[in-house]
Amino acid sequence: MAGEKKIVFHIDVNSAYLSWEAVDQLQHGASLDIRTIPAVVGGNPEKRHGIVLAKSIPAKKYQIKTGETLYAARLKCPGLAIFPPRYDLYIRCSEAMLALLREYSPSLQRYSIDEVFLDYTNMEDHFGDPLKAAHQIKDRIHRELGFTVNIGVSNNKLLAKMASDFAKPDQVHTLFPAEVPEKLWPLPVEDLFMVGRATAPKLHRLGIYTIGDLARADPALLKKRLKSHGILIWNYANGKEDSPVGDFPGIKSVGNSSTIAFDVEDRKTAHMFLLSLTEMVAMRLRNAGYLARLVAVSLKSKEFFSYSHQRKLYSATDSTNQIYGTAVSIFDEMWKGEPLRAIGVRAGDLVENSRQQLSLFDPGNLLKQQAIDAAVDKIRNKYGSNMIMRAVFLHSGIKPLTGGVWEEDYPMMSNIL
DNA sequence: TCTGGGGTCCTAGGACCC
DNA sequence: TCTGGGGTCCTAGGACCC
Repeated sequence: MAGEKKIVFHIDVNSAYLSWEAVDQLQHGASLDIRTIPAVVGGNPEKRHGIVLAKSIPAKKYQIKTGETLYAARLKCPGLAIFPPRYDLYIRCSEAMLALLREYSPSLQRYSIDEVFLDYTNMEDHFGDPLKAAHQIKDRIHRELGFTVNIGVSNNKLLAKMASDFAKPDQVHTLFPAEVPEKLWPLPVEDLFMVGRATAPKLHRLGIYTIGDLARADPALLKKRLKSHGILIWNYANGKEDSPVGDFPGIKSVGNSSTIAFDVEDRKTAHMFLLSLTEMVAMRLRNAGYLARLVAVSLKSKEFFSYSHQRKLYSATDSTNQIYGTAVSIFDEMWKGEPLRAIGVRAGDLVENSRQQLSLFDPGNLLKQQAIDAAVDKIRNKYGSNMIMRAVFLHSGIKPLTGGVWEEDYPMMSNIL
């Protein structure tokens, strides 16, 4: 199909977590719409999770930013309303939106819980020209689901995504290649996708302040200073991007990490958290049908110094015990004894379970481990995670599984992508 | 004063082999 | 005694996204 132009929509929920909280409150009889007052969704500071996850537009007027501490946010706006996150609600809202979008195209890509790419190419016969369809989608989401979205329309994913970030809320914007000089180039370079807080100052030192400056910069110079990332963002600044909608390559790793309400200062407690985290990692690995050939442990000290170590395995595994044993061994080698604020476990270098190679040395033990894990998974899936736990957690005050569906703070967040 | 969690990709250096 | 380059694998750390 040489020369054929794709049509891509990027649908982005406005202030997603906060909007979804507002809609749920209204549906349960609330008279106040928290989207109309300074309000945020944020974690619990007593558990050391106290950051802003989403903010209302009135909260934004107080310069409150996503990711900053609730403490700082309250200093800026003393009357700020704060709501805890409810990931189960967000999943339901996200699913409802996805179901509606599926009516408009078979080709969707869920980029995150609140962002979807939709390939509208060849759909004009069904729903009219792209702008008409985008408005219809936006209005239906508002009317039928109660929250608003921005929709960006263009010929590729990058431009559609940049377009959905224009004026908010509840708007459709186009950013076709011909509009790039007028609509994209005047923006500050840090507004460009993939230009973050490390890249922006490097570009500033080269005299590049707008996306237009970047588009006109010498790619050879960018490559020299920023390596392959320089070429990537130069292409983006020129509106060049050509990845297909959907078509994910599959998952590459499964991880679970947690900031702990207190500092961990002894090995035994650290090991319990490693086990708690590993239980969830391994179960998700098994549910997804993968085996891991790499285990990584990451630590964050009380002083916010982060470091990680990883180790290749001799054979791929999805066994809780095997991953846990490796994690403990890595931890004991790397931990310098300082108080720990956060601990993480990640399983990587994945292979599909069906292509598994049994270790030549101990196939019997592997099969036994798999039988145990499968039995535990079955009980947890059927009766709930608390029906079965390892004895070390009894009376420990530490949850037998951390993260995922069973953590009331972040249920299912990690399971959906 | 307080600072989350889930990911992916890239780079650089060292080990090891031919 | 003194002299290579590739190529691959592994590890640690950093940058970016939502």
